[in-house]
Amino acid sequence: MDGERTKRLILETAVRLATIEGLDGLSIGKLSNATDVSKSGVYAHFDSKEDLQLATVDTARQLFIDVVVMPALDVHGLGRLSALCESFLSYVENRTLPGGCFFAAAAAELGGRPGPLKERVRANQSDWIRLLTEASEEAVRRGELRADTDVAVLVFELNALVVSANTGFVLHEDPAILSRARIAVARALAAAAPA
Amino acid sequence: MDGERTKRLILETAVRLATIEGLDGLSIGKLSNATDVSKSGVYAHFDSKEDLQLATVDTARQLFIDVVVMPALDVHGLGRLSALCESFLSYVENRTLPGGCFFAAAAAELGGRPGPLKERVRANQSDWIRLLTEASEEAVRRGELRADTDVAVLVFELNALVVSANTGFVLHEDPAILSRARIAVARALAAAAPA
DNA sequence: TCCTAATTAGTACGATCGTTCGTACTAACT
DNA sequence: AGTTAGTACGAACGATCGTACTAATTAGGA
Repeated sequence: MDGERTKRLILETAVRLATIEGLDGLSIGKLSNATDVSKSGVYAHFDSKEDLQLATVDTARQLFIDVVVMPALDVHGLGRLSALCESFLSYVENRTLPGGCFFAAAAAELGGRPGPLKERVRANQSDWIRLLTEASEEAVRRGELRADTDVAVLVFELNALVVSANTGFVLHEDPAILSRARIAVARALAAAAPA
Repeated sequence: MDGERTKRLILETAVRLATIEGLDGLSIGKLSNATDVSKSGVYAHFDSKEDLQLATVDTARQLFIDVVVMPALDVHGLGRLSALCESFLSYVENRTLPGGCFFAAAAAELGGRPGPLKERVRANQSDWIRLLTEASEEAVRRGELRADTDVAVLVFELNALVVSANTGFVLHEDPAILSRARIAVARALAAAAPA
């Protein structure tokens, strides 16, 4: 009953902390300080640090779905595709998380480190790519994008643009980067528009 | 001087290690193990861990210049622009470093962490962006790209594509990602070609 | 060849890491 | 009222962290 609220507090703090310290740099002690829960009180909710990290990824996934994915689901096809990109860029611009997109940071951190943690992050990244892919395919079916569109390349392009906007914005704190990203996204979509 | 050779060994190992453990996850103990130099032997070459990290960034910079930048400098304008992208992608594809591009990892890791280390990484990233920008501007002057090309957006696009290819390739170990990146780079350049 | 300086090894420190334990306190159910 | 489950606590563990010393080794110039 009450434990569930504490656990949520811990995990939400963990998500925020992990975007600046990294999923590995996140330590039980720092989490204890940031939440005013004792070190053992933090640890009591998880079997191991890896368990905590996995739970943190799941929490970040839910946040991502809430603020990026859901708002774009009430439109379809090309509209959804561009809405997904835009809500991602807003999610970065609004500083929803202090270190920018959780999964962008996690993917870069865990890239070369095999294990269940990398697998979970990769699964989430694949879901995101699949979401973009399905929206693109529907846009093609609807005739909003050219029939000969190379969907895999288009999705790669769009994802690259928004993720790179995240990294650049966090590193340089320059909002001009988000403008460039928006222009580039619009151009990528326009380039695939039917004649 | 034998010390200089040991120092180089340490730093080259540090660059390799940092691409998988992160610049912060890199510890003196692990470096000692990986180099068969005693812990204090490692530490003797640096004033502090931060000093070691800064020197590691500088070493990675030199590597990047050697394998990515230099090979592209004997062509000019559009040729140089596309050569820079291609040598970056090769540098990723050849697994020059086990965790992919050093600076892509470092930028993601240090994004939200102010300090001299972040500043040094940002400076290197800015140099890379400037290199792409100058090549683009020359391509415009030469008439190889349209006169109304938005260079800042084009450079943002190209950088996003190659960096995202790095992250994706390291995360998924799927060479198809590099193919998509090459197609996307070619298209971005083609889109800016004169009528 | 001896001296001196540069280079590496050895050892130890306080702090923090992940983890385990025993123990209170609280709320619910019997 | 007594038992049980849930919840959080403080203390302590071995290991490793960055860092600071001193001692041994090595190398180069006289």
